[in-house]
Amino acid sequence: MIRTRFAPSPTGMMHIGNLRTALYEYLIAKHYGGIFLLRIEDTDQNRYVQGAEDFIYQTLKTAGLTHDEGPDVGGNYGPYRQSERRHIYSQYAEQLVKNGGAYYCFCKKEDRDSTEDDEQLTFAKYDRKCYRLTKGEIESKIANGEEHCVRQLIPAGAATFDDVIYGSITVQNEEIEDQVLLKSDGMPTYNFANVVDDHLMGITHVLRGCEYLTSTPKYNLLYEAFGWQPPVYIHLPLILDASGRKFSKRDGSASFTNLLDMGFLPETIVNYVALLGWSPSDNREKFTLAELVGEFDERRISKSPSVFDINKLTWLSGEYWKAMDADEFYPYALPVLQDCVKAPGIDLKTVAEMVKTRISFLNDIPPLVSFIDNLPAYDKKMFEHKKMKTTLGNSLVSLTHVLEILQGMQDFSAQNIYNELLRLASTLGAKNGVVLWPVRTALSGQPTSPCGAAELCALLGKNETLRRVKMGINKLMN
RNA sequence: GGCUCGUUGGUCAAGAGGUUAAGACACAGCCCUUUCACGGCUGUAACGGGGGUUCAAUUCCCCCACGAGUCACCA
Repeated sequence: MIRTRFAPSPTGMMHIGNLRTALYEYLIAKHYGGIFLLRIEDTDQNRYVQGAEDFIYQTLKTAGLTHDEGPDVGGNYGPYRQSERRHIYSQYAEQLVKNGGAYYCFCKKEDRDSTEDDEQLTFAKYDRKCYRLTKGEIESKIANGEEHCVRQLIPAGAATFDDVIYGSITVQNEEIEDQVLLKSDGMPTYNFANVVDDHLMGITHVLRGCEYLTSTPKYNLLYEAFGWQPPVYIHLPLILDASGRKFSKRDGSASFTNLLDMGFLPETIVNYVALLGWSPSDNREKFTLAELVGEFDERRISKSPSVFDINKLTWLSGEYWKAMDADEFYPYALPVLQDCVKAPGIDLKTVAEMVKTRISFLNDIPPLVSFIDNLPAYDKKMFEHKKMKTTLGNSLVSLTHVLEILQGMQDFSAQNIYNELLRLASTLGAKNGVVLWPVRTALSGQPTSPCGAAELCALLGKNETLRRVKMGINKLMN
């Protein structure tokens, strides 16, 4: 049984890289009928952000990535919050100290910090002096209440691990510092907690960003020290911003919530993010989450980093709206329309249908329909259109006839109006555009509108239509 | 700087030792059309460089360049 885990630290925003990691973890688990669990890595008390945990639940829920186990839903491998597992880590750390795989270190954090600033170029290797302390020295220091942490003793040699995406990676152990397992505050480091928890929680596949690639050999050393079986590693290529840099966690612009606020549907974002660093075996680009579960193949994850392209997300967003039928789309559009179309008697469902193929996000709607409530002030030059063969003169002629025809019409449906307008054009011996363009212009006051002349008439209703046509005529006569 | 990883059009990407090197976004043009969209069609545009191996390399190997990641009592 495959078990994957999403293990965020509750520090605030969920950026797009985190979301993708969670998504792939979910997809792999579900593709193979396994378990996807959530573990909260709250071992850094300094970075803890109030409410961040709820935010994580909310995000996973919105994205549709339902976890089978976690702090909120329970499970057989709990607790799922690392701060509640302290006793477990110290127990394992002690075990390691006893069998010689780790030792107490009394060095102050500050000792190290002071040498760090200037020498960015030289690797300040930890000198292991605490390892050489005698048993008596250690005991008296502890008895004195001296602050200490627990470090892993990195053996000589080399550490190798296999990654599904990147293949076999080897690092010489001398590159690796004796890593801290337990901090002096008693909390485990990520490096340690991660390994212990993944083992104890039966995690079979570990997915994470490839910023962890070079530290993974350390984790394998830990698995070795405990005699545990390491998981399958799948490191994910980075996601870069438009300027080719790694998204920083503080960069809110590519956070999930930010994109939601911009008006993207969660499923659109999930769909797009799935395609950043992974591709299906065919050319398909539009996937529901369930389809992704079916299609996902971890071997098709790519090695090279990818740039987050808001452009393509925007396109995909439009595809989602277009793929909806009128009834599906209406509930999304309705709140926006109610907010920006107040004129009485307007059929909002018709308006929704009109804008559906013209938007990338819901926020695109208001400017498209603002003319319904208020005819914008427009220049009469707008009646002139080369391709439509309209001039100020023939526009006036057209509108004058149109006014008369519309006044006499009982059936004010778009279809009927359209037929009548075309008949007028033919009577005048003019191109259709010579009649239709002036009408559309007079009714919308804009060079473009989300529908044609006849639809506009029907939408606005007879009174408003006649009023606007008259205004157009007046404008053309002055 | 050491170590690790990466490099196919502007972007996402498929691909394979022999291909006219897919497809998508963006861009441009055309068609459709009652404007704009939608839709359809066409076009511009890529294997970082140098050595090998091979009958043949963009694909395998090495070197270089470039980019990125990492080198915390952060995750």
